[in-house]
Amino acid sequence: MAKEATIYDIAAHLNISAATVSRALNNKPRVKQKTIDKVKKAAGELGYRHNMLASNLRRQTSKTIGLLLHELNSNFVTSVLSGIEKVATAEGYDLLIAHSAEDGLREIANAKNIFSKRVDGLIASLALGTKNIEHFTPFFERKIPVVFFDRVPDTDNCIKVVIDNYKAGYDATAHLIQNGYRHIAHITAELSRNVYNERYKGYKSALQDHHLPFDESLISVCSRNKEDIVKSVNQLLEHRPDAFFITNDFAAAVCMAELKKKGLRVPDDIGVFGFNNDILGDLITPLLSTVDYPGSQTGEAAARELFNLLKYEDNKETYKKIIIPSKIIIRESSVKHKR
Amino acid sequence: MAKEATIYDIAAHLNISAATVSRALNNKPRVKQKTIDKVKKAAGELGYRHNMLASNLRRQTSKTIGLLLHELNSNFVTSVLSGIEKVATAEGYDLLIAHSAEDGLREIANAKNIFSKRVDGLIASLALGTKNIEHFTPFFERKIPVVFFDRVPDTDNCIKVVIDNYKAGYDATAHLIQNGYRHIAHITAELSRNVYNERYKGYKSALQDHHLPFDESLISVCSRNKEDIVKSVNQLLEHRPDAFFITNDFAAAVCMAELKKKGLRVPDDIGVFGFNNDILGDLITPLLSTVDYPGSQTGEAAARELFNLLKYEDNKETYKKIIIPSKIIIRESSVKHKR
DNA sequence: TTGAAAGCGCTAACAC
DNA sequence: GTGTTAGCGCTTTCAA
Repeated sequence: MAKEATIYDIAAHLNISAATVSRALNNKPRVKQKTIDKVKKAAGELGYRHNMLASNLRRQTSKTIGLLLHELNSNFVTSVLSGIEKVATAEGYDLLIAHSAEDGLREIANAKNIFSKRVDGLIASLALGTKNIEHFTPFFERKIPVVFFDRVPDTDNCIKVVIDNYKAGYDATAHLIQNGYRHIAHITAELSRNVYNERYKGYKSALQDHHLPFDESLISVCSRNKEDIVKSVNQLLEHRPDAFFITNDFAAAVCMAELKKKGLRVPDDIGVFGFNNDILGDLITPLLSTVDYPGSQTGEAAARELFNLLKYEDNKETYKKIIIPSKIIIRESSVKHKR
Repeated sequence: MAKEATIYDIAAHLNISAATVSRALNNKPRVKQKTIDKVKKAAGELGYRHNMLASNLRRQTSKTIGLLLHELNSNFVTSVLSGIEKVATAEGYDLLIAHSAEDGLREIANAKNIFSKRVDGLIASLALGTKNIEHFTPFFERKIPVVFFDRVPDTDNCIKVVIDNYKAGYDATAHLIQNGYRHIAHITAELSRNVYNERYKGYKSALQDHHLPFDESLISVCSRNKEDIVKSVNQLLEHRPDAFFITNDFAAAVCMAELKKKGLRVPDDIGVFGFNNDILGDLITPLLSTVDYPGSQTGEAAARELFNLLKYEDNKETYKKIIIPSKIIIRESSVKHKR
């Protein structure tokens, strides 16, 4: 097998035109069933395989949507992915997945790359390292629909799918307060990113509404690195918090392990509340209270919105914010034992 | 901005030929620096963006390598991914990521898709549901290099990057035996998949070498689904094992949670040994003993091998198996307390 | 229902 | 150092 077979080879083989072969292969109307049959048979025999590059170039569309993800190794993101896949597959679209590993420069490179591969649409969640969204302008200019989810830009002129992070932050904090915790530390990530910023605001509002002082020294902005988290926990511990509200479950688990190591008992000495509802939280001791963030539903909503835009080009300028319902999940780490 | 600018627009704008524009844009030799400068300037002004579809079609190469992954949501796979990315980026290649979600049919569809996107090479790990590797023949026939890692085919005529799963299974089991466990249950996945099959063989050999009987009723083949794992654990428990050797850390963590629920203490009543060295194992109580499986190193080795093949076409027929060193990590779940 | 012909945007061989 | 020309493999008018 020296060279890849093309539709011309099939055409020559059958003494018909390449145009007909193309039509037959693509199940276009107005081709005799008999022709379709013999073309497909010949294609099989000659080992013909569709060349998407050529096809996409010609059609000026790729039947592909790009996925720009801030990270892959997370329950949340993979469940978003599965939601998107479900919808995209049903629509006959492929996915081009790029992952930024939270790196702003990688995100820019990936955006450029996805663009030059001529995707029909884009679904994106911003990396922590991302400073602005200039790298999306090519998409906007070319009117390629973009739907953001989770980590979305602050501007209003885009389409986003999110949860109510403010409310989630508020509810988690209020729950801790109602369970007798008064001095609540908050570990989070870059406050410039919407999700963390809003959870932080929710946290502050809850304190205020319950007439508790806000203490700057109980706030720590921290990476996902284990050593960093441990360091953060220890620094905060110097200020004698009686609870931790942490914006991701992994960090919450690390925190709990560290507290345990120090002989502090969760939840009786100190409460812990996570975020995301990762599987992890259901495996550690005590079980972690957290915020449910329905990934698959988020993914489906984002994809559906994108296909809407693809189908009805006229509503391309209707920016909107879709809110996916979420709620807090109370397990063990935030409820003191009765006595 | 109605239409995308092409190199012809730049050429017309500057009164030069498209060929020169192409050369300038691609930093080819023998182009005057001045020309390069003005071309790049004009490209910027006209909002020109490279069209990979056309470029790849013409060059008959995509500077892209395909990645066929059995799953994404795993520490191991994402660290493999980061190893591959590191090497690929250094070589100036893009990645086309497809994920099968352990589904054989999805893997076949993804393979077809990746192929028709004309990747230059492929790195793959087989899904649990995969029955044969016929879907890779297009690659083999077209002499597109394929490197398998982790979940590799049983045949010898391919290139694979793995750890010594037999030894790992043996060592884990031997360790449990040396720590006083005699009745060791084994929870694993499809034994048709090399990784599980070899770990299973290692487990059996270790029992045999230590003159312990092999008991079929202590073996359970189980999915990654939490409910299934719990069911497996409970079924095995009826046969009174005093330890569990489980081929993934998540299942091991679920098992430990279930044992705890039943009032069984790990490691004193019952030992647990995992596999993969996921972060998880370091967060649960007691800390999980496991097998270190260096993902990033695996990914780097696979990618390097692939680029070797790409560069030296003549050694394309040298099938080989690259073994990445791995070792068991003893933590708490497999060592009884002294008394 | 089919064929002829043009062209998507780019690169490479060849010429100068 | 640059231009001319052809063509990668496919789809899609237009014409028959």
